[in-house]
Amino acid sequence: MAWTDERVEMLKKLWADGLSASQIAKQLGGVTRNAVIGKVHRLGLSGRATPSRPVRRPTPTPRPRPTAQPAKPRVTAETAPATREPVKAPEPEPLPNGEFATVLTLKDSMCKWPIGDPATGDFRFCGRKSDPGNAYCDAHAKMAYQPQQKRRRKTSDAAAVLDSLAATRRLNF
DNA sequence: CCCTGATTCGC
DNA sequence: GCGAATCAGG
Repeated sequence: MAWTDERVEMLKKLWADGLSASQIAKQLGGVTRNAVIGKVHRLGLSGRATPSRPVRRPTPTPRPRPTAQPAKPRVTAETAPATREPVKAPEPEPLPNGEFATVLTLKDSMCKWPIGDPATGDFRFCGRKSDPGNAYCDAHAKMAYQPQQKRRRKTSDAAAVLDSLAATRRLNF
């Protein structure tokens, strides 16, 4: 899509109206917000009433191009290793409020601990809140990443299923 | 993770 | 001139 006079005019108007680049891009169609921003800069009408924050950037920040770049690993020592304290595994406690998450309702921030047998069709997930970056809720994360040293002599059927699945998971991953 | 604008630079 | 990739933030 080319920047016809009409489209440029529209861009100017929308930009003056305070619409964001992505909104303008959506309205114009055929262009991305990057294209809009690029055009805005080229037209010299950048920085209107700086929305939000001045967003200053003193450091030009060298941007390595994929072309002819060996792609060096940028690992900083700042990356916190995160404390890895071995914590005692609590009880499984798979039921949050009676409801389980299905594959359809499972969100990113939900515990993905499998519950039930996929073969029987009643396969669900724990679904409790999981911390960002964690696939499981606290309780299940501890079970998944730490072999349970002790197990009750008589485990319930539900616990047995969980244990079985946990063991399978450990073997496969 | 959604969003914002800013910048660089291969095309 | 164009805009994807990437950045620094909110």
